[in-house]
Amino acid sequence: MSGSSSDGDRLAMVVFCPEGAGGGGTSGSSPGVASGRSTASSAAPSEGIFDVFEMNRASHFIPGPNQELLDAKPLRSLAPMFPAPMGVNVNQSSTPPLVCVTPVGQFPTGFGPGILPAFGSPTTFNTTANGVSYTGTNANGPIDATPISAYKTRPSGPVSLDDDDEPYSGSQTTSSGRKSKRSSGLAADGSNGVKFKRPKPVYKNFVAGKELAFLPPSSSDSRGVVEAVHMTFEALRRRHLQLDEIQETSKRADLKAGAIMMASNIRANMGKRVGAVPGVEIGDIFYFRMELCVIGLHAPSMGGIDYMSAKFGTDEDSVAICIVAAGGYENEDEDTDTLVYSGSGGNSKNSEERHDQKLERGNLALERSLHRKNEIRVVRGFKDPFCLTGKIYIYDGLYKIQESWKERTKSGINCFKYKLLREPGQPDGAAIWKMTQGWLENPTSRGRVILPDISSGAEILPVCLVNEVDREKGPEHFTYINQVKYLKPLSSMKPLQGCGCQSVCLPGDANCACGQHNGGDLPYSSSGLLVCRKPIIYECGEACHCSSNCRNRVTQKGVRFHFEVFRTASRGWGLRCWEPIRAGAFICEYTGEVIDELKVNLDDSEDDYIFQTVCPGEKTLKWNFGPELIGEESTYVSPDEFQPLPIKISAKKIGNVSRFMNHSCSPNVFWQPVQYDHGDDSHPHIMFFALKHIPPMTELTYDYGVAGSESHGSGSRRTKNCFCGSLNCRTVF
DNA sequence: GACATTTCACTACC
DNA sequence: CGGTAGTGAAATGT
Repeated sequence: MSGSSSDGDRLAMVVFCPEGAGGGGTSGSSPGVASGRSTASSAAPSEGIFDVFEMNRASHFIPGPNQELLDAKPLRSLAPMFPAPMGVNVNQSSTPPLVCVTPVGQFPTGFGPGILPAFGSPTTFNTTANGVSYTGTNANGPIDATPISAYKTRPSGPVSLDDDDEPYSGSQTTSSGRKSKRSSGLAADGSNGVKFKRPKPVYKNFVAGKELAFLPPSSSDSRGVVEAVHMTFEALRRRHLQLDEIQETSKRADLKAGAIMMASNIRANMGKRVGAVPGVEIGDIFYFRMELCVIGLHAPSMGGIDYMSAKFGTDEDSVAICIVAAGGYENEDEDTDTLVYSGSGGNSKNSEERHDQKLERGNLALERSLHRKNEIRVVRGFKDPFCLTGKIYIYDGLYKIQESWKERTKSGINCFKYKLLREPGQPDGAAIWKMTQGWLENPTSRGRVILPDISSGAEILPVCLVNEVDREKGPEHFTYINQVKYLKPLSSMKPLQGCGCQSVCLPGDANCACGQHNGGDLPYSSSGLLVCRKPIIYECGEACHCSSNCRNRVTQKGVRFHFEVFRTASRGWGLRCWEPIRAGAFICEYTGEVIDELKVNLDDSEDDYIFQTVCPGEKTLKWNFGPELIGEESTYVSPDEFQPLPIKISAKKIGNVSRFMNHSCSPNVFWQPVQYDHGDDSHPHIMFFALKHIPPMTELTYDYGVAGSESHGSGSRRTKNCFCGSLNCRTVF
């Protein structure tokens, strides 16, 4: 890392040479491989391949019969219709129309007709069609799952994503495994809908104006629903944090966001279930317990053990369904397939109140699960290396309890221990985390490296080149550059106005010109996460009096991640990262040379590396959904309103890691114009930010935009076929 | 390390 | 019995 180069000569240019030092015919040696921004026409030889766009992870969710669990409606449609039938519980009654395909070999998904969840051995209970039945509100699919306890009353807001869930007082009675006719019951019982009482914060149905169309187009897209709920939570959390930071108080923005989600019923997978949760994939990462809660992975907002009452034949038992291993005790290290989990309770601050753990509630449920041999979801918590105080949670898939025992802890109390064994055949989750953490500590331990740093020192952290797929030695020749190259020198461009803040800019400071320039709020939270998408973000620059520690200087400081340019299965080269990336985190800039928009030449049509501000898909446009929920004005820009910028950047000859980012219709990255060193708003920097939390080693993709968008007068790039494999793939881009 | 806080389960009650 | 209100438990995140 060369500190000097970043200060002085910011245009660190390095010639990238795939063959390394000795390489003769570098670029010539890999003819025909377009690399990087791979397209159907160039680098993707295989059509129709279900591309592993999240490599090494399970990007394979196929909606099963539980899909209506997530059958989501635009929120508005529900509110006024109270208590109109919600819906369409298509497979409510018996046979689900879809056969669930288990993507990973034998690995049981926990839902799907006929595929009974791999609970245990037939000796414990029989696994015939009605052998295992869980009674419940969410009765769907094979696991007729309902926690007995779920029949309680719960307060509810006006909106629900989950028509499956009965948000008002449970009008249905609970008996054995009945699939409640909730919709009809509700419709019949009109009074029911108005009887509910909301909890104290009265979040009214603020969802006026634009409907909450952050929902995926298809309600059967359970992954999409989970992501939408998750992203909404994050948007709310970021906004609340931003507001709290003005007061300089910490008010638990996570809890606030969670409360709003709860009150508004914007959640996925309500109702408990044994086994996998639709739309949640192994390896998914989270930063707050509330996130687990709103997506239906783990209900208790703090408690570590989630359990429910379930039917086993004629028996009924309270079994554990999900645990969060906070990473406090255990450390049965090295082995990522086993986990020793400590029972809950007993711990108290003052030693007087400390007591032995009792075999009740969660502990009892774990004990019962040992005998029932049911699958238990495991979420592992780790210390977040980026946020010293924070934690990162990784969903690690299904486990079963192998044994349990009692143990005396250091503090002298008796504590229950449960040893869990990971079910075989599942994709890696926490194992990837462990692996990449190892690489971060010792980068040389990363195998299969073709080149340790294709930036040759231009980036602070090396960017390695790997190929675990075929024999390609590397992308075509290009020159690595970590700054965009403008047509004119910066000095000749319109300057950016600066602020007069001493030391650092503070949120809520009405005198801060930069804050005002950004619409009143500083665009980043104190941890450097982007709060909201905007047409343009103005960072502090040279004209500002504030120091380089100012929180309004984020992207100008360059990338902070260990990137890896890797060979994809079908889309040429791609980009991924060793670290987990939080939603809103800055990733990298699109560097290259700015092309004169007036001088469109034919060569450009051959250029697969041109970036243009083409209108991206809904998922990107709706990143901010959340302000509406707290009564603020929507920041949504519809595709019709979208205004492209004239800037065009080509990374064909010169560029950085972003030239390797592939397109996806279901992206995890978005671009955002940012200004800091000049004031020409038609040619801003193009910065990439994380759309959602991105687990380590997940390919980074953004939405190249709608092809042939009329908004682009001249020089629209040609249309390409898309193989992103996402459920809402537009097929072209 | 204290503190405020959340959701859910459970019980008592009407 | 059905529904409501109140309480306790758990443990997070700042």
